[in-house]
Amino acid sequence: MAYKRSALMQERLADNRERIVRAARKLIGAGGLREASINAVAAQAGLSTGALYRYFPSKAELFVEVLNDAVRNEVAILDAIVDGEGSAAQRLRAAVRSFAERALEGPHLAYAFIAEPADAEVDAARILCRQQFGNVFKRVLREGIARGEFPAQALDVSAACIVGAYTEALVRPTATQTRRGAGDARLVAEIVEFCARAVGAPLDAGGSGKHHAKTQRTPKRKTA
Amino acid sequence: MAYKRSALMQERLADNRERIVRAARKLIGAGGLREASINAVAAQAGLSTGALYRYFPSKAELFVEVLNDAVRNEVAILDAIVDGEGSAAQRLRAAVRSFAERALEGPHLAYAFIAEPADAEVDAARILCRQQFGNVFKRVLREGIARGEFPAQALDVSAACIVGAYTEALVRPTATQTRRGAGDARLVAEIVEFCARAVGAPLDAGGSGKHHAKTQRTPKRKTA
Amino acid sequence: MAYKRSALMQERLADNRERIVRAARKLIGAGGLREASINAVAAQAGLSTGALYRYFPSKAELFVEVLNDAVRNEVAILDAIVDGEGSAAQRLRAAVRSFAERALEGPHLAYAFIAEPADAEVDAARILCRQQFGNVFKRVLREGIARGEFPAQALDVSAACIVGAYTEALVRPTATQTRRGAGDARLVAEIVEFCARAVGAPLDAGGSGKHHAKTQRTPKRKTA
Amino acid sequence: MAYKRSALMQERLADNRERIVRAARKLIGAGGLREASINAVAAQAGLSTGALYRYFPSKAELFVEVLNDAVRNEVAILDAIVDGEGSAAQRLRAAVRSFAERALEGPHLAYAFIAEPADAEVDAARILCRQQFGNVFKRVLREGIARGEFPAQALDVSAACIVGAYTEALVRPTATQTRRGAGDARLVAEIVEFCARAVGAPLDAGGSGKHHAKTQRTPKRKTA
DNA sequence: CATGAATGAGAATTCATTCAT
DNA sequence: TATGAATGAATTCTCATTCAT
Repeated sequence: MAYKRSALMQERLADNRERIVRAARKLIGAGGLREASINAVAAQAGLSTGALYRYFPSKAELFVEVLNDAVRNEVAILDAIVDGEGSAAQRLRAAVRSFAERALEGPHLAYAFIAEPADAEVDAARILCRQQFGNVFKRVLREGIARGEFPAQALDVSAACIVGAYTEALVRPTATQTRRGAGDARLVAEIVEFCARAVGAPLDAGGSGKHHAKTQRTPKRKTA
Repeated sequence: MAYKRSALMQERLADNRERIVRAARKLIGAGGLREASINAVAAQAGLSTGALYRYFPSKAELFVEVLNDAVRNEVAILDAIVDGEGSAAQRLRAAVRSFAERALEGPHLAYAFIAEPADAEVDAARILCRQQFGNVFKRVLREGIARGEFPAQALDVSAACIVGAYTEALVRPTATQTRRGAGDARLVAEIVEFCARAVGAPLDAGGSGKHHAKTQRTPKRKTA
Repeated sequence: MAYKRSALMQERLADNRERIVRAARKLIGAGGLREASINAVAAQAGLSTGALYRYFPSKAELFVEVLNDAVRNEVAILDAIVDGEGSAAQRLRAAVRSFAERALEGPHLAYAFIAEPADAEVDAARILCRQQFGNVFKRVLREGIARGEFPAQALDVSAACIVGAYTEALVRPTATQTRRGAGDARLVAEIVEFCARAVGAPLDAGGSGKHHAKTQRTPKRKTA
Repeated sequence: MAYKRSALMQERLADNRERIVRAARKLIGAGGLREASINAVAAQAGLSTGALYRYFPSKAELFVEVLNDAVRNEVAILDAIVDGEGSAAQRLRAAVRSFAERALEGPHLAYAFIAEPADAEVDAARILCRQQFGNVFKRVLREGIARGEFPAQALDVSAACIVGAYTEALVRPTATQTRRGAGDARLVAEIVEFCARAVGAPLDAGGSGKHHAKTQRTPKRKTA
């Protein structure tokens, strides 16, 4: 209290936490959880290993935060889409499209969080995160069924299948090739239609949710 | 020192290789990749660690073989179904059902091969294996589209989506609960229908491919 | 930059030093040396870690001071007893009793200073401190021998043995149980008699030094 | 089974365990528990750190073994003395003498095991060990009291005090000086008499248990 | 050829001490 | 001068791989 903590320092501190998370995200994105040792993360963040432990009590908790962070972001975007206007089918399509497009931008990260467990603790968090994704889809499915847009179906199974479907479709090419390109648009469109058909949505009359997609699509992550 | 390599010895060698793979599969099935250390695998196989390295140059290569083995097995079963009789839709349903049912029986093995951390080499193999699964579905999709049973769609995307869909739907509950039970039948049925709808298959008139499922379903793995 | 070093500041400095020592003592008493990290001590003292290093050049030196402090306190009490009135035997008994009683009240502190791991520097201080205790007993022994109350014996050996005897007798139960209780009075009495016999004191006729014990016993430490 | 394990190899294995224990004992003896890091012990034993874990599951368990080893040795010797012939007083004197003499030979080791805890697990073992020493003295005390040689007294307290007394008397000089010398005989004799008086033993008529001491005294540790 | 003991490079985590602000 | 964030060496333990026997 005697000495004022300079604004610069305050910033540095908040910064460091963010830097660590970002460093972890970057490393995980680049090489999977395997490459993200505490030492590597600290180095990438420009800190010592000890410093890292000032911000996170354990590697597992850091990873859980990275995961939750990424998911919170995604879920917020999906929520906005799903709670928006239009038919359930339109919103479902827009949600799938939106998620798929962003996943294509951060390939390895998506992969790591979907298919590359580490610790029991992190694993548990991952399960929860996927359920969060699932919940978004459950909402729009429930509504669509109530409105008569979709046939009756098990919400949880369909929701999980949707998450799995685009996950797999995106992860596979992603894992091999690194360059993003022309095929992406088609890929996304096909995934969207797959999911739409899967839930029994009527054929898309006029552009697969472009209306919503236009406003919501692909916000950049605040931090790279 | 000059051992004749008798037929018996040749057999012994082939035997050992098989024992190692089996041992690895058993350990992975029981406790995931984490439980399958080289020492544990060797012990389970009744061999020394050194001997194991006579058959496999590295842990990664052993795991790749275990993976390929399991997949070859699955793919053979799926092939038989897909190349069998009935409409494309029936065969697609039967294939999904068959795979899902078997995955539910050996949860940890499925989980390990889908979602557990491993080194890059094993990961790469994983991708290839999933492509193999995808290829099976591509065949039946192509046929169905040609026959006019399914609408036009990107084969590779749909195939990947199918693999991803049931993978996710199966892995998630598997990761949490260990006991198989009453819900399984419903789960499988829902996954099957999700996939059927997704590819635009006509509604199942009369029992979701029971015909084929009856003859093909759930062959036990030859070895435990 | 040019601060007058006011009397108030001087006091503040002395104060801080004392606060640090007290904080360390409290933490050690509560949880042993292991709980008394530099950060914890600083926090407990309401100072920054950096500030702590203004008063003590190292952890070891701080602990040595804590140790010396505690011992100085004890030795003062023992001195008063030993230099008091009554036969040498009475005073010896009273001293042993007094020490034992206080040790039972602050078990962890006693234990820490007797038996916890520390670096070489602290260890060395420990030895010196025990010698200080020993010196008190040497004085009363010397006097008792001169008066013919005790038989001839090696002063230093007997003194050390006394310190060791009650140390051991006290530390052992302390390490296992935490609650102080009914057995304590008996324990103390037995230790007193053991030491009395050991130095060849005549049988206690009438109450094992209660006279002195009454006036001297168990002054509270000034600070908690 | 196919390949016979050479006698030489067998020996090496048994040897290694012993070498590790010896290495730990040596390091502890030389510099206390502080100096006995896993790496240091392994190096001293001429092994890698990994090898050490083939023989001991943890550092704590290694230390407990070193401790138990040393104590088992001591207790066996004390048992033989205490269960030998002669008056209880003679045997008590002989036991104290025997222990004290051996402790003077391995100063730091004794110190480490008496006054230098490390781990909760090791600590617990130490308490038990001291109780084992105590038990030996309890036996001879009980017998002496029954025979009317010693006055009534609390066995456990007296036993603990004896252990503490010679411990302290031996440890202190030991911690400071390293050279053993002329004073040792006197030191031991004084400790013996202190303990004898302490339990109320009659004056030693003729040489402080030389009879027994002559036959039992100071067997060398089998391994250095 | 088989054995399995030994290797040794990491991995996560802790904490006394320092030093920019 | 006080602060407390940052340092980084040290610790215990793991396990894929090797190699003397």
